Amino acid sequence: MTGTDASSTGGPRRRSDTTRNAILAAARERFAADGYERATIRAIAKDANIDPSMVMRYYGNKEGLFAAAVTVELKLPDLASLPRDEVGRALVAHFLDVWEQNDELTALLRVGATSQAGAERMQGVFRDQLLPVTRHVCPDPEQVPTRAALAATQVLGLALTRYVLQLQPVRALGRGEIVAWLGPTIQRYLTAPSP
Amino acid sequence: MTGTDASSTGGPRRRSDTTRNAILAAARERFAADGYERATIRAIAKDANIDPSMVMRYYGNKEGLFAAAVTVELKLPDLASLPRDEVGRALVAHFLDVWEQNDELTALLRVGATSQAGAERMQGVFRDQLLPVTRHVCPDPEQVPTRAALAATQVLGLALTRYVLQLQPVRALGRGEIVAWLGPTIQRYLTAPSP
DNA sequence: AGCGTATGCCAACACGTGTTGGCCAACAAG
DNA sequence: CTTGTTGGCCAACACGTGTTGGCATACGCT
Repeated sequence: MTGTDASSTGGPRRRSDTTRNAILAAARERFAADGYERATIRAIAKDANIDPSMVMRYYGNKEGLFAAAVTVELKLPDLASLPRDEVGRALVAHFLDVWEQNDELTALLRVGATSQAGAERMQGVFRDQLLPVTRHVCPDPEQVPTRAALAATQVLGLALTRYVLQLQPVRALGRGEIVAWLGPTIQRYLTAPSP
Repeated sequence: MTGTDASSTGGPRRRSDTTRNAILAAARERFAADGYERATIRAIAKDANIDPSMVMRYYGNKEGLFAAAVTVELKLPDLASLPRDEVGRALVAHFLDVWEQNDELTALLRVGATSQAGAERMQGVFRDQLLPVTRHVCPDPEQVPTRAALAATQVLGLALTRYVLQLQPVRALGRGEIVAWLGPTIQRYLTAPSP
């Protein structure tokens, strides 16, 4: 035992926490920039200025490192408390903010396109974070999965073309333009009557 | 010289053409299913029932194999000859057809999400095949790249979630539903006045 | 038939990967 | 100070990869 009963909240503050965080930060960057295979443990360790074996000791194996480094928290707003006809724009704006702030979503998107495990992680984010929020805004409860999925196609398509494929015209779009163009689309997918 | 002046049209018909095609077919499947890194030359050769060294002899290296195997031809219809308010649905339907018929688009999408070279190939498809077709249907010529790019976000987002991430609700959608939902979106991106 | 070339396989190389175990120094506790 | 523990590095292993050269064989042509 360490003596200090630190198992209550934040865990024990170890002397190596700075190293651990350096590893996680480097891992996030590399996974986002290179995808799972090309983000080698050696490269991540070099970025973090430590030995590759430390990564293994702290996170078990590469999969464990990815799991520890990439934890997607969309923190979606409560759509029920918004004006009914604003949810589309609000969702697009929120996604843009989250995506620009950290690399984890891009990392997950890249890895999801590569490996089956990554795809399942992505499915989990959709199921646990996007689905519940849309539940209170769709007309027919039975259509919730379909409508949320449609919204996902548009939002993920934006992220793919803008941050991964880097299509030049998509990169050139400003935040306001994106919200103005995609907002009504999401709004329609979520709230409009079935076509 | 081979004697037969076959440099005119289709090239010489070699005895090994069946092998070459077997390699290409296997490569397309593997690239589409596994992405660039995980699609190993050994696995492709095994699928084609030949030795890995044959792949090298016929296509130089792995990059050459990918270039030979994945040549995206969207064969987009002439939008100018369609009723003005049908282009959205027509485009979505056409994309669905092409995507279901061969693996090359999925392969390119997977690889585009992994490597820089793949992303550039994808940019080329957008520039050389989607842009020209949309040119004759947008109101303002200056907005053509933007509007085509917006359409690309939606179409590629559909492909990503349906064929790569395999989100269950997207998989469950029928062809008609997809056309009915996404058609108006594409229509608006291409033809509606700027928001 | 005889010859040249294309076709195919085998074995091996060089390299980078994830991963492991042992060793040394710095720290904390007695 | 002494001792146990933690943090860190080094060297190495086992493995799979792309890639290469050499050798046998089957085909097409004269």
